[in-house]
Amino acid sequence: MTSSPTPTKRRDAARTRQALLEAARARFASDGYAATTVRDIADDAGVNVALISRYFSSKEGLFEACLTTAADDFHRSTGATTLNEVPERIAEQAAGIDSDGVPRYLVLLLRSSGDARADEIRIGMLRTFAERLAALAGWEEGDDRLLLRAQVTIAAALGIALLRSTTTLEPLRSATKEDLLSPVTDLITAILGNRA
Amino acid sequence: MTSSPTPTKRRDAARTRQALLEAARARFASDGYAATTVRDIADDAGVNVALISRYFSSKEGLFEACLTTAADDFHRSTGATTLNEVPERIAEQAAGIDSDGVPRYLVLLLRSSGDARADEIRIGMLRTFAERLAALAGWEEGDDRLLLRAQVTIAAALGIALLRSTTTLEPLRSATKEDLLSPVTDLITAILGNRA
DNA sequence: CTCGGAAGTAAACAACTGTTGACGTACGGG
DNA sequence: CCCGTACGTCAACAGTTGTTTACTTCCGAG
Repeated sequence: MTSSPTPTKRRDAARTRQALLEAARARFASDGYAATTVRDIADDAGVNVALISRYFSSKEGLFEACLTTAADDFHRSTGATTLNEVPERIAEQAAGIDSDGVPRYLVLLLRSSGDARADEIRIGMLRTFAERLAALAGWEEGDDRLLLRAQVTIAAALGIALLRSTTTLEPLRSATKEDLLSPVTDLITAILGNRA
Repeated sequence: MTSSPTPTKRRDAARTRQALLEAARARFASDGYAATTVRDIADDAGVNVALISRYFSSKEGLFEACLTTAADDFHRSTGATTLNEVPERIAEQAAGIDSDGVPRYLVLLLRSSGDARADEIRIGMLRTFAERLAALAGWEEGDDRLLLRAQVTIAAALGIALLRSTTTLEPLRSATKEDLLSPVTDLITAILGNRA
């Protein structure tokens, strides 16, 4: 073999930082904050525990960093343009939870660490998410009725994602994006669709 | 005052057991399993920590007991008869989360301890809940399509309950039962209502 | 009254948690 | 080639966790 077993075993702060971040996001999303130990994360990332404190100051700091990157992913992957596209987006986000592990940021939104600052980030994401969704449905500031409906929609999506990722409830667990599309579409158009 | 400050300070195993159970349900629901310590529970109940091990063998045992009593509450309070009543039931369950703390069993359904047996109980509750709901919509065994829709409905309800109880997201947080009734009704009738 | 057992308490335990400081070691500019 | 410095490891720390053991206190049957 010409390539070494691990392509990059060389020292690279940015790379190990990233490895820690990804391992942490996976653990925090699937097990929650309190049930995840820093040694679990370090082992998953294949590095030493002490590096968590070095790069992120603390476990809380690492969690905040996870939320921040999750917010970035979220802003990047939810550039939905029209209300019609929303159901498909949500369906594929909720469906993809356990495949490539892509949208773990969804479940992270429901994981609290008890830390005030982390919770602010979390709620901030939820708030902008809701306002963006409401805007697609014709929301203008002050209309609490429609904003509530957007938040209910998000709560529903998060509930689906969480239930799929933390239980073995069938057929929900194994439902594909196509399976979810129909009920999710009905759900969203009913809540946000053409209002009277 | 004729009555003593604490009406029953006398030794009563059944009563302290019950106090532990209620304190545990509140803590587990609001903080999750891992973030809750047995000393927290014991202090809330006003008894000694050792009694948890005595009455429930372990912290896991206490959690299982919480799930069991939650299942009872759930069976008692979800005796919905017709599909038309379902939205109002769900709305008031999801709305009442933080008032009298009545339906904490809802949030418990989303709290995992990592223990296999406890998870079986949890998923069993979800399964029967879904099947009962699906039955109201005309489900017959083998119809995975409708069962999935029932599970999506439950996931949505749990998501609303969890978001309300673990964040300060407004206006969702302060929404009353009446506020929730309209979107929840739309949601349920859209997913479970008269199907084509 | 009394005494056996149940109810409750206090203290200690081993294991585990997050965090830190001192210590190696590889990398790359000189 | 060399060596400072950033990267990584190791081992220990203080505190907390769930659990157990020995002990005290209360109640009520005999």
